[in-house]
Amino acid sequence: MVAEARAQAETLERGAAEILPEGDLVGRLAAAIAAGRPLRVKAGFDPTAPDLHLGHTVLLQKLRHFQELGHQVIFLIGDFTAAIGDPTGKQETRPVLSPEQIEANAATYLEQVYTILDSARTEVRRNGEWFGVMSAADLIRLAARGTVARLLERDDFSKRMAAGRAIGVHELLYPLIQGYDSVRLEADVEVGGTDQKFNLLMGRELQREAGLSQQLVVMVPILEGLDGVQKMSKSLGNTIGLRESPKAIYGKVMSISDDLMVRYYELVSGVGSAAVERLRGDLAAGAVNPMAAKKALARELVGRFHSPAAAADAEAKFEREVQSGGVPEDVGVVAIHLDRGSEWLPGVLTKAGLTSSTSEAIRLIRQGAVRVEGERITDKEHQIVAGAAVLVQVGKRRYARIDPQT
RNA sequence: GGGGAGGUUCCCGAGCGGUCAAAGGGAACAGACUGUAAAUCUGUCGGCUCCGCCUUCGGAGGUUCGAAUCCUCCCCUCCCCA
Repeated sequence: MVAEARAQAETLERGAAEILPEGDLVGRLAAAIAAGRPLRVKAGFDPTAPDLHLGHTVLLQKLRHFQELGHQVIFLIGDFTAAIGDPTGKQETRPVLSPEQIEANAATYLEQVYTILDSARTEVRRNGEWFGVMSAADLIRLAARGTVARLLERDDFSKRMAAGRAIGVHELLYPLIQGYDSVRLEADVEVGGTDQKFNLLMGRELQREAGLSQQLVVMVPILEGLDGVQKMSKSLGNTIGLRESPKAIYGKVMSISDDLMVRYYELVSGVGSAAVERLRGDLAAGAVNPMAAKKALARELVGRFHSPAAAADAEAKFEREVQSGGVPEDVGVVAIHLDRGSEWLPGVLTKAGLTSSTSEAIRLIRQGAVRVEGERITDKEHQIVAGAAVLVQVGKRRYARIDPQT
């Protein structure tokens, strides 16, 4: 039984940044196995944006591991907390969402979550169940569990204090709210990002005060976004969304830096840690072409969220359209109306939606970014005459078949 | 309630009566290069049939030959004291 617990622990520790309290994992697993009672593993998600992205999958994979070992996952939708906004890592107070937005976001979450989690072993809960009906008196009682000094210890709060930025009272409450979720759910384990450490530990404190057994805290690393610096987050616009098209996902993966690619291999690919180390070495030694490695990663991810066939297709498109500079097969035809028999190119580009203004069009023409029927045009006075449709390209990626009519 | 700081072009952030469409950085876009939509380098980055003109600097007025820069009122944000 202990051997079984050790084996499980090994799987769970893989890819986890930190597990607290240290050394408790095996004991908890052994106890669960002995009692024939799976662990209740909680993870909370704030439905503040409608789409899950690659960053979320780091956490979801870890939950999946628990499920594969027979444990019960509690997927907590923070419908109540979304109205507050988790201050974690934020420089500024978050805008408050309307109930309608929150509901819509929550609905799309579940669809996406089951591409990774096993629905049979997932219990979905909402913290609005208890917070929605909590009285002001109860809330104040909960608030009394924390002290300001303690709450202000948090990194992001202290930084904001130092920078003279605002901290809303509601934000101060956030860790207590999240911790209380663990009390209500009687969680044995809570999984969260390393940036959640304070909140996760608060859950333990509140559980202890409530006379419950304290949850084990499992922290997973935070995935960097496409910029390679800041964490992947919808509000920063540096995400790869699970519901994006194969072409988009493939292209975004190919656009990340070589360094970031290795990080993604570590955190979101199914490749084992030994293989990642080997890749790192090979890249450093020049034994592997980074592009080839990146393609493999792109293929893997598109394959996971769509299908292997879609991945192959996306790769073929990428090779033709990007690497060979070929014309995409799905170029849309745009019919535009010419005021006279002919019109200058900047006007046409803007009418066709290829540029947002004639000024922009002129700039791009000057920079040699515009091609008509494959021929580079550098004269802004170039005229497009009514008649047969022409293929127009702006930059590397913008294409349209323009059909000029009078 | 009292005192103070501030709202600038996508973001951060200079400017503090003319030489400002407004420094610098980031993002983005483009070109070159390349092993890729990596990295690097260079350029562009309000609008306009665009070598000139027009509209921008929280909002509304005002003072000036002339304001993002000065004055008045209003809206919003932040800090400190109470």
